[in-house]
Order: sequence, then structure tokens, then C-alpha cells
Amino acid sequence: MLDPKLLRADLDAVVSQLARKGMTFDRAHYLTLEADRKRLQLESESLANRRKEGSKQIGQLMQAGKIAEADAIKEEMANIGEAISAIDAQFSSTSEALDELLLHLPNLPDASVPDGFREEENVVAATVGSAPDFAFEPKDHVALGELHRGIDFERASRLSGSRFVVMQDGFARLHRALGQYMLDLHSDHHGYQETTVPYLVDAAVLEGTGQLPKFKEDLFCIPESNGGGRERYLIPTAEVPLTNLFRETIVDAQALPFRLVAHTPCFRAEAGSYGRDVRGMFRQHQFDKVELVWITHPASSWDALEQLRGHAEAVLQGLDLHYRVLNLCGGDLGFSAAKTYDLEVWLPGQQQFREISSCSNCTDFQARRMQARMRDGQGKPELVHTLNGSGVAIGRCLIAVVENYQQADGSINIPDVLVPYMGTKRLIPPQ
RNA sequence: GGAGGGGUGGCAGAGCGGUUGAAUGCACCGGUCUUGAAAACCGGCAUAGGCUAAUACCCUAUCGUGGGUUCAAAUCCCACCCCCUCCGCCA
Repeated sequence: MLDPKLLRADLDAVVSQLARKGMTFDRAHYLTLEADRKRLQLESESLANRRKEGSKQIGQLMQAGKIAEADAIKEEMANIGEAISAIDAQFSSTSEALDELLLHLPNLPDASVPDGFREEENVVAATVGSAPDFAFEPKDHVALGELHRGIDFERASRLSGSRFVVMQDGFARLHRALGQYMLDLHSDHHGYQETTVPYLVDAAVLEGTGQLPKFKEDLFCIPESNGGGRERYLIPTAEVPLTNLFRETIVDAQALPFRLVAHTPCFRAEAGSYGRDVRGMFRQHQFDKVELVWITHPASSWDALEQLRGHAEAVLQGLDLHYRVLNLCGGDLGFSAAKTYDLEVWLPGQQQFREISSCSNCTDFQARRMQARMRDGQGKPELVHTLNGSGVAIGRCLIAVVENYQQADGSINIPDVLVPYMGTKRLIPPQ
């Protein structure tokens, strides 16, 4: 959420910054609501003040035994009470409308974010390594999965429909190895605190990180089967529970930054992507991901973003994969992000770079929604900054490994860092 | 699933219809004392919203959450959420 005070103080700046994200802001609607809010709030509060004073007097008169005088004021206060309820009804409906409007506004892009609205306008910040040079026609992961009998879409769809996968044998093992490798790398070498989290969370938690209320159709919702009860949502990323660990808390600034890592499944309805990436397991309703989250002092979040990006890159470097880093343009930024680096890995099967990680600084946008704060010295509590990044998407990483490490005979070499987890240096297709 | 107990400031813990944003203790900050530290003593110390140039003053709200009763609710009533103990069941 943006700071409501910023909208009041410098609406022009907010409007032009939102425009960089491709968002048109309804100025007139906002100004009307804001004017109403101010008028109604002032009115309601001054009436409440009179009632408070009156009630105090009644208390004093009653104790002094002046019942008749007390009764007179009681009558007056009863009228004020009615006036207050009338004003408050209007006030709460305008302030709800205002909150609703505010909850739907995305974070503002940082100055270092390039202009643009299309994917092609993202800026390549770095390109690392080089594509493997195959002396044969490389297969994609679907063909390799078939050859190794390691990936089974057909049986998965019989269980759950499209966009689900079953993996077995070497592929299943590779999937596990990748998760372990990433978790160990981040917790042992990058200083992250390994964390396990719930996969089902309340709506308020998703509101905290910005998935709700605007993107409900992207989520799987789980009502309790007995009809009543509360609704919970399957997490679309571990960013949601990890970041919300700090909701409604005030931490000591000395304890910052907090750096957390979790390996979880992620669930996405993919409502807006019918027909996209239908082949293979690139885009699934359920996938595993190792997620990195930082909770920082507001003064150090930009430095943290560079470090976070480095930690995600280290995963790919360890696997010796070819990738590039994009500085996303304003129009391509996510709802909560002020700046995002995407890591795209080279997939020989598709002959292109595809997203495997996204690292974002959300500044105080999520912190304000969650009321995640810190206390620095004697001052008032201040909002923290939150960052998140994939470190990295496991299923997509598996695709990258098998496609990049395939051999002419269809076997797949195992990257050195994974050998301890795999117990073998090579996956050989079954006869 | 059954039976009880409980949610109050950073923590512990009083208050159970009236000038209570809330006693007291701990923690924390400032000061006195001390060569220094500790102890002791004195003072300060919630959060949010509004107004505002202001992190000043003032106003409003907040004692798990939401409703209700009342001139007035931390205190009474209702619903819900969460936590704890015991029993049963269970990965």
C-alpha cells in the first residue's frame, strides 16, 4: 500500500509514477472521496469530544447527588449519540471506499527502473556463461523425460487435470537434489535462516504481500468442507508466509536484516495463461521453489536487492548454467515491486532464455499492508522494507539442467554440485 | 470430538460501569551519586488516525475481533477468533 499521506501531499508525483507502471489514476474520484473523508472525520470527532465531556460531567454530578442536572445532560447526550451514528455511517462508507482504492494501487517504480511497457523494453543487466555447443540436435525436457521415463504428464492429468506432473526415478531424485542443493547453499553459505511454513494461509496474509484483493483469480481457495468455517488459500509462493512472519510486529532495528529461506510447493491457478507454455512442465499449477526473503532497515534495502540477486545467481553459477539478468521495465513490474531483476536461464530445447527467478525490492509497500515495523533507537516505529527472490524455481531449474547437460546418447550428466545428492554422475535412459 | 481455564502496554500483572490510556513490578532512556561500574534515589517511557510546517500542542480511537446495552464499557450481554490444561481419536 502507498502512504495515504503521500497521495495528499503530492498527488501529481504519484499519478505520474503510477503511469510508468501503466496505471491510470482516477484523480477526480480520489479527490472527492478524500474531501468527504476529511469533512466527515472532523465532524464525527468533534461530536465525540462533546459526548465525552458530557459523560464526564454526568459522572461528576451523579456522585455529587445532583440527579436532576445529570438527567438534563443525559438527554442532550442521547441526541449527540444519534448524530454521531449518522455521521459515522457515512464516514465508514467513504473511508472503506478510500481503503479499497488504496489497496488496488501498485507500488511505485524506483528511479532506476527503465521506462517501458513491453517485455522487449526490459534492460539486460548482465549475461553470464555461454550456451552449450551441441554436436547434435538437443532434445527438450519433455522428450528427455519420455526417454528416461522420468516425467509423466498423462497419469498426472488423470489425477488432477492439466498442468500437473508426476516425476519418477532419476528425475524425481534430481528434483529433490536441486531443492537440497539450493537450501544448503543459502543456509550454509549465504546466511539464510532455514524455515518451514504453512502452505495454507488466511486472506489477510495474502493481502499483506499484495496478492489480494486484486489477484484472487490467480489463487486456489480452500473452503472448509463443512460448509461454514473460514476460507484459506494455497500459497502461490513462500514469499507470502515468510514475509508475513513479521506482520503486526515491531522488531529491534539492531536485529535487522532477517534473511529467510524456505523450500515449498507453490500453487497458481494460471487463470490468465490459457494456451501459454502448454507443452512440458514449464508452467504448472503446482511447482516447488526455494524462496529467499529479506526484512531490512529502510536504509539498506537497495544494497540488499543486489545481494539477493547475487544469491540467486550463485545457484545458476554453481550449476554452470548460461543465464542473463533483466532489469524489468516499469510496465513489467509486479504489483508490490519497486524494482525487479529477473534471472533468465538458457533452455536449449526452446532455444531461448526463460525466467527462472525474480528478485524484487518491495520497499515499504508490503510492510505498510502488514504493519511490519522496526524501532531504531528512541524514535517512533518505522516500516521495514521487504524483499523476495526465487533462489530458484526448482521445476524450471530441472528443465534447465536436463536440457543443458544432455549427451548425444540421451544420457544426462549430473552437475558436480549435485553429485553428492544424486549418488551418481550420470542418468542413463532405461532400455 | 468431550470438559475446563484464559486473552489487558516490550514483558509480567492489577483493575471488573463513571475525570482509567489504564495501578504496580521488570525492561528501556535521561539525571543524581561514584575514580569507573553496580546498587540506591529522581524523572521519562504505548500505538494508530486526524489537524499541522512540525516527530510541538490539541482532538479521536485502541484492554483478542466484531456487534449490542448505556449519557458513559477494559469492566455488562451476544457471536466469532486464538492460546493453554485434561480426556478421546489420529499422521
